[in-house]
Amino acid sequence: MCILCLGLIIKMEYYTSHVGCEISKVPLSDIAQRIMSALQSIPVGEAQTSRKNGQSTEKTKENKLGDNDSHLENEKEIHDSAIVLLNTSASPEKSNTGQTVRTVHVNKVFCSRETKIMSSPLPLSALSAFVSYQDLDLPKWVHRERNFSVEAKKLKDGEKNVATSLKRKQDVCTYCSEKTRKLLVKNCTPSYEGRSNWTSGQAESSENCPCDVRSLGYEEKRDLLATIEQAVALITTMVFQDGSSQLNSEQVLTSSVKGIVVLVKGQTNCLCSPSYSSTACTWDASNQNDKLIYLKTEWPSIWKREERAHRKYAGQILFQMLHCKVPVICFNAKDFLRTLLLVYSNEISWKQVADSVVLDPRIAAWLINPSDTVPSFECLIQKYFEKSFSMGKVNTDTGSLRNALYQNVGLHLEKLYSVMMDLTHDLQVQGLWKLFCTLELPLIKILAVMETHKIHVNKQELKKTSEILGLRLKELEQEAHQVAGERFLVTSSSQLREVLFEKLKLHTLCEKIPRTEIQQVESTSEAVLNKLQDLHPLPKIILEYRQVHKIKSTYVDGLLTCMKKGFISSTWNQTGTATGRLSAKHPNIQGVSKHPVRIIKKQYIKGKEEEIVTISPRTLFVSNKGYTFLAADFSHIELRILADLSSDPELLKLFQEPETTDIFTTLASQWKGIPNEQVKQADREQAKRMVYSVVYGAGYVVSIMGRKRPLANINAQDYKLRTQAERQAVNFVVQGSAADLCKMAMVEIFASVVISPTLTARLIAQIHDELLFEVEDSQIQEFSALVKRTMESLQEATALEVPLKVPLKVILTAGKSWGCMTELQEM
DNA sequence: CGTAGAACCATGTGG
DNA sequence: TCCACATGGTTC
Repeated sequence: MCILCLGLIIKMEYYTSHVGCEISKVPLSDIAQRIMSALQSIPVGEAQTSRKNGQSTEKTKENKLGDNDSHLENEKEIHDSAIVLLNTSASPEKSNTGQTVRTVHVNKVFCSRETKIMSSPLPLSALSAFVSYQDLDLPKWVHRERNFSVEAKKLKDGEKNVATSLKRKQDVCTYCSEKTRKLLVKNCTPSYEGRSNWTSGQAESSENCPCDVRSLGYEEKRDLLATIEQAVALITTMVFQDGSSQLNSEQVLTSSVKGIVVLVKGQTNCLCSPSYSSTACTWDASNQNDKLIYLKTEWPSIWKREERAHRKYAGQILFQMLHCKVPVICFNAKDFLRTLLLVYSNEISWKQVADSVVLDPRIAAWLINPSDTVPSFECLIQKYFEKSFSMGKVNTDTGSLRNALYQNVGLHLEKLYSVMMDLTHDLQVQGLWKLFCTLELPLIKILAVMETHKIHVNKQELKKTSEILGLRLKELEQEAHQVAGERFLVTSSSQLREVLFEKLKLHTLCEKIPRTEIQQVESTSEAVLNKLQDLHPLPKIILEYRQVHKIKSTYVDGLLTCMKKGFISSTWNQTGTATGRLSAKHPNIQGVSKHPVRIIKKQYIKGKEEEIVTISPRTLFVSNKGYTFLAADFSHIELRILADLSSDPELLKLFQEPETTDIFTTLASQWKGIPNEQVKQADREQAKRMVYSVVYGAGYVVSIMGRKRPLANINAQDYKLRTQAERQAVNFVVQGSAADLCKMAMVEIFASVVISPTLTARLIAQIHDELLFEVEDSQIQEFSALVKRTMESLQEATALEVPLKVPLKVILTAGKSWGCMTELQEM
């Protein structure tokens, strides 16, 4: 039997030991065996016993990835490149050429996927417009335009045999690409010949100081709108009460938005070199055709006629900016768009921001270096600007940047423009341009729209459960003190450690207690307490206390603090992860408990009766009146992708069969030896975690007497050493691909809803493989069909060999809350 | 002396 | 015992 199988059995024992469930006598189930055998041929860092069937797998891969020679050749190659991958990501520097060659191998699996996407028919064929950019060298800017028109023509021709709905969708993409094109073309002709100086104190008096649009006359206002229409680029930022802008303040919390500054870069005839060195050390940033305008966004007296007029005009300008032919550049574009949607809620609707294109340098920088999850403007300047250009007399140390008032904003916007150009270049060189344009860029506005949507929360229920939980916690605390024989802080792990190991000395009655990673002290984790619970009553009490406390503090009280007038709205972070997933906070809607938890509630009012109440945090989110939550989630998406990437016949077969039940449930039922229907959520969860653990390289080898040793320590001569780098590499490819897929679904569905004249469905949340919508009751059927269509097109576009199973769920009409979903019946 | 912040731990989510 | 997150709490 293979090592991993043995490892799995060990793991099962580990789990069952504290579940109190007898392990099945059957060594391994059918499905488990198939998964295990499939795992032996994972492309990167695969199992040690893969030699026997390794060859056939290689062959399959060869055929699949095409004729190119540069892909995975043998295990050695794979292994080396996996290591290099980590080294590269650990280093903030751009990889040198030598490294790049090596890293390509690991990413090859992923790259091949991209190739498929690009060559796929629809609906993503619009992406082909970007292909020409990728293959060109930077200096050949001029040829780009010509090249593009060829591509654009191809694109148009290709449209003919497409369904109309998809056609329109495609236009959205094409529009995006055209804007991007303008940006690129412009990049070759930076307009540095102007001699106005932003920095020498003239900012106040010269024509370059921010022009407050309120001071303009009718003619001037009209001219300004025309100028924006003709602009070559628009760079913008919000300015806050304290004078800081988006470029130098990390969080907006401290101060509210005062206005918006826009740098309008005008036409220029100059075709000078884009090289920065030619401009020497004096930063003559602005062209005479450039304009810096200021829009006030606060109106102390909204009832005054002039104020209303100004507001209206500012709204016009912003509207025009968003629908301009050229892209807008903004650092933290999502915040900008969200603020626009809030401040100009009457003038600009969420569907109207949909066809805007806002480039965000922060996201570009993150794509280039995903381990830097919060690249700041200062750092970008350091990296992409000052290295090639001496700033001369301009003072840019962080102190002055922080205190900069708005006359510096113009200068900063100029720099931001240059940085964006450099980032664009880097994105193209590194093959990230298409990803940037088709996934991350559209996501900005989607997230901005999501953040403006309010989710209703059942506040009364929340407060009620908070009280119940509070009472239960008090009881548990008292019990804990009683059995411990002293008062101590139950929530403190260090005090608990003292009680358990120094006072009660429970570690002497038990096998070795695992230590914490950093401090190397006895752990008081769930696993340890589970082991100790037969020796003393305290651990059990602590376990329940912790569970209840977590629920109360995070999901109940935590949710209450996030609420504003009965609503919540998560903040989405697009650059928060190294794998490309999204993350959410305030509240972290992705982390809200899926499964209900049972609490014993003791009532002392009428004697000693006990009652069990179940709390399901997701049911606390309630849809608006006349609306219904609808969830669409990919099933086992990571495993399906793994199957596809590894081209493993067994794993592929597993998913290609018309799967009726959840595979983790099936696995759990076979392990426990119980019928499918009797599998509990907890069982399924365990099965799932075990599979993933094994997939990503956990596990042990054992001797016949049960002596065990971690896989990582296997003799490296015969078997590959499973390092963390390898596991990260595998995880990144699989998790990242799943994230891409889900983001694609978001973008596609959003685009479809926007072009639909009737659909009003809103995206509420993304929980990694699940999309949660709020849909008008009457539109459920129509929208479900749309989602289904989109997912099918995704299947084609990605050319996955495994079918993407997408169950749709709607909530029961009675509940209207997230959490009590039921599978949507076939229409 | 009180508090702001970093480090650490534990626990939940997702795959 | 895998990877990726956010959060709340204590301790220093």
